[in-house]
Amino acid sequence: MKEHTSMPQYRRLYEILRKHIVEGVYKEGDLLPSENELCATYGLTRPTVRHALDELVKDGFIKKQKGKGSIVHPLPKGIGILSIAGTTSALGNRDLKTRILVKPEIRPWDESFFFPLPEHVRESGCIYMERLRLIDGKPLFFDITYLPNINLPRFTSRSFENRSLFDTLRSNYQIEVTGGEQRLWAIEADEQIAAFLQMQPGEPVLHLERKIDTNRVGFSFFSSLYCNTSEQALFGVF
Amino acid sequence: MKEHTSMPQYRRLYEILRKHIVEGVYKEGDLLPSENELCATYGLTRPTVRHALDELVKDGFIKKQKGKGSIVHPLPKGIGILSIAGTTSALGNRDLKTRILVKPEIRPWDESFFFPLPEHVRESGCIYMERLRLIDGKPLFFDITYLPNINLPRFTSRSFENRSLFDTLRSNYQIEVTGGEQRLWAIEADEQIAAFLQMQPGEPVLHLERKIDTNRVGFSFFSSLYCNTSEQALFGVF
DNA sequence: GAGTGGTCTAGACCACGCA
DNA sequence: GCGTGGTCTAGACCACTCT
Repeated sequence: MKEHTSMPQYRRLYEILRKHIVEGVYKEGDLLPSENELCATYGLTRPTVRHALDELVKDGFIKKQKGKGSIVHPLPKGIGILSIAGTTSALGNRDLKTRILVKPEIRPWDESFFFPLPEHVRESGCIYMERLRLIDGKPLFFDITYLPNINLPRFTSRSFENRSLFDTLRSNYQIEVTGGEQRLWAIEADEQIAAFLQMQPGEPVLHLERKIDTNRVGFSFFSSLYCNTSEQALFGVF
Repeated sequence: MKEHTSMPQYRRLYEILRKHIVEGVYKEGDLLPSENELCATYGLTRPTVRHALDELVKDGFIKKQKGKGSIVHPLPKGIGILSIAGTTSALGNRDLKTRILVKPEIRPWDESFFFPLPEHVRESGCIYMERLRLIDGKPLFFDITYLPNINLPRFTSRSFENRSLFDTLRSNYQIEVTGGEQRLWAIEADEQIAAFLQMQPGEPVLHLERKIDTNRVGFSFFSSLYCNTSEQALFGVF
């Protein structure tokens, strides 16, 4: 996967450092090079370097300590789904598999969709897909994605088995995720969810509804997610 | 409550704007003054103003749009507990009450505490308290707080009925919350939790364990929280 | 005292929205 | 074309940690 040359410099540095952390070049508890060293190494000024480090803090990879340095965080033991980075990148090196239950298809939006929709989005219909995510062979969460059917040529014929949705959007459509909001509930699994997640109906599952904003104005997409937290916790930083 | 004059300027501006939003000076969908206007009004430069706005984005009060401006977010309908701002400030103007179930008391740390503790923290013992939070008279979540018993004179004799923990730490001990991490599960309510939250045992509740870091190095505190999400969702931005 | 991150200034150029 | 936020430079001073 090729990076865009138009990627901002702070983002480029973020990706480099993140990769080094995930691959173990810097280990838990290590200090990253100081901000001034990073400036010199990559030919950037301090605000730019600091911007990159702030993103790493936000996504939970490091913490900073005045007078000391930037300290590498332990890789989370749970699923880092609460931050912006997307599901795939939040897992470190673990074995995440995706099974497509419903391939992307165009259908009308649900009448009572869980987020309010602008009229032009509602009219153009919805790209719908269902995916099951497995870690180490065990089903962990079930994800329904809803995208506005606007300017996404050939989207329904793409494969998502081995590719994250966020990457596909970035590489093929220059759509970057910039933020979003989410709501969480603890609910009882119904028959269908229980079957997907290999649980008993009535057992508690975590339900997440998210609206995900992008750099394309007016283009947000949505995800409804059911997670079996009996073995893996969800994880987040703040 | 008096603000410290030592508060950074970006933080001062953040508090001013946040207050205006929560009090309705700027309403949902309104544009904040542009960054350049804010610079002029408050005598700051753009990076400082941008820092303040970035914090508002992080805490879900505004979103920014290139070429347009900073747009005020709807005040969340759920409980904004997933961000750093602390429970109290995340609720807007709603009627949040706190009932102290166990007043702060010093006891040893649990042998199998949910986060690893440095030895000197473990030795000095733990300040323990239990609180029940009610919204509009209904119990919403039950919160156990664990603080290291280090340099917190007279802490156990303070009252927390009408005062947030974060404010107390800041005003009386100059301790600022800088970040933290959290884990989430959906679990079945046990007898005690169900009684506190006025639910049936076995109903799903959301369980949150958090480690909260501060500007005092080595000083983190902890919270274990059970939330009834049957009527109110938890809410967060990313 | 030397080095670190935290805050802040004073500019610059760009891409995007809106009219 | 103008104003907006997004990115970036090149400095400065401070508080803190470590030795």
